[in-house]
Amino acid sequence: MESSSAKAGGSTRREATRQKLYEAAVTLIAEQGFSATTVDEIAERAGVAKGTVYYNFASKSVLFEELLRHGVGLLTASLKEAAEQAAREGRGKVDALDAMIRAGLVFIDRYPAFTQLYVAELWRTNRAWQSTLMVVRQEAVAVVEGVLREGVAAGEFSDEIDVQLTAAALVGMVLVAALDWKSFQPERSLDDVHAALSRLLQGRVSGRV
Amino acid sequence: MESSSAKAGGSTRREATRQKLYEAAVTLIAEQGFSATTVDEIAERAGVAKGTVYYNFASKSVLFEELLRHGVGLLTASLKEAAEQAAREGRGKVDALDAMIRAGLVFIDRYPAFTQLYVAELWRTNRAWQSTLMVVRQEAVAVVEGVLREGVAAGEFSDEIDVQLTAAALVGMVLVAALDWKSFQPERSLDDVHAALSRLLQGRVSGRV
DNA sequence: ATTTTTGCACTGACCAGTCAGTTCAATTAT
DNA sequence: ATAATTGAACTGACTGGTCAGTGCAAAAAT
Repeated sequence: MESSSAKAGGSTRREATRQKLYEAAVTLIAEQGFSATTVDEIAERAGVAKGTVYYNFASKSVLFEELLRHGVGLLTASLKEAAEQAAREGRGKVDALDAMIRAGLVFIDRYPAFTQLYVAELWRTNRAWQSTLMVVRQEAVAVVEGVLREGVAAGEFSDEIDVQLTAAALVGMVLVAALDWKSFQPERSLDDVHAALSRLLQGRVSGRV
Repeated sequence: MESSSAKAGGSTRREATRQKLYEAAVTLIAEQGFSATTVDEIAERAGVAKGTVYYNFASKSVLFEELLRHGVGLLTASLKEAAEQAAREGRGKVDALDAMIRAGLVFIDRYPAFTQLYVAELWRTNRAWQSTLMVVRQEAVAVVEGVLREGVAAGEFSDEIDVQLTAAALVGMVLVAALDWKSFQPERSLDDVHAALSRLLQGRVSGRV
């Protein structure tokens, strides 16, 4: 517990309540979807009165939007960190991509529900939080695109590659493989999954043994 | 006596109505999600009365389930066809995978809404159609796994690869790249996207020019 | 003293599913 | 032909229930 009663922004108690609400909302919405999840359910799972939800968030969809921002913020930070550490250690861009794949897997391993929910909402249109989602997606994909571009500039990647499409494909590879891992063979280790994806990234699939 | 009129695969009128309902439902649910889409909306977009929906389908979720089965059936058939044609022409397994990637892209190009909806629902839990979804997913992924296994047996792929994880990753690669293509840069040609994915599949990303 | 949370009753909009009645298209009788 | 009949297909107003969001006085925490 943090005893320091810092006044910077909000009280600790309020922050704790919001956190509880995030955690309750994320699993429920991942399981059932946004519309099928009721505010009463969220409050109950968080162990909080319904009124408290509305004391802390303007509406159900605002709660959800802030949840999205919160989660993608964590992911982006983690990807950046992985890329920077690889750079700091003077390793190549392939290693940087590999480190980001691992960071992605670690994130999904820790927050599977959030990932699930994010994927389910990402390509929807006509939803209230559409624009939030776009912004936040771009932040994450941009990190991958950045590493690819640097790799091309450094001559480490072919300059024939399409940065945007390749970044999207890499993200998809990790996302879907990880969700399948969690959903259908959760007994596998993170290292197994990472090894399979590394091999694919480095073209060691079609390569003869 | 129940079958009075000519019955070559169901009455034409009824079949046409169901088709209209599928088409209306698929776009609405892709845009908004299952729970946020009302039966009234579906009926209105299909140009049909609400009662007709219930005359043709037992419930909203049955309509959705049959829609899922219908769509994944098309996809699976198309993937199989691509793999078989490559085999018939005596090409290798890498070519077969490449042909399946293209078949996947063609499918998504033709039915983007269905794909969107499928991805959004696939990893949910606790939903009525969960089991349908699992079965149907397995059918599609199994086609990819089959080709990978044959490739390993033929010595064309490394026997170190993890068939299940690699298949999931390949599917994810195509799925996410294609959805991004449709959502964020729809002006690109199918060939562009196919080329980018081919390159990734064949490990020509990190390879120097 | 002030902020935050609780508990709970209430409202108004919305929506899945129903059902009694109507239309359509084909078959049979005149 | 054409009128009558039949069953399948379709219609849309209605019902019963659900749920987001409100209001507020009292209690608890800081």
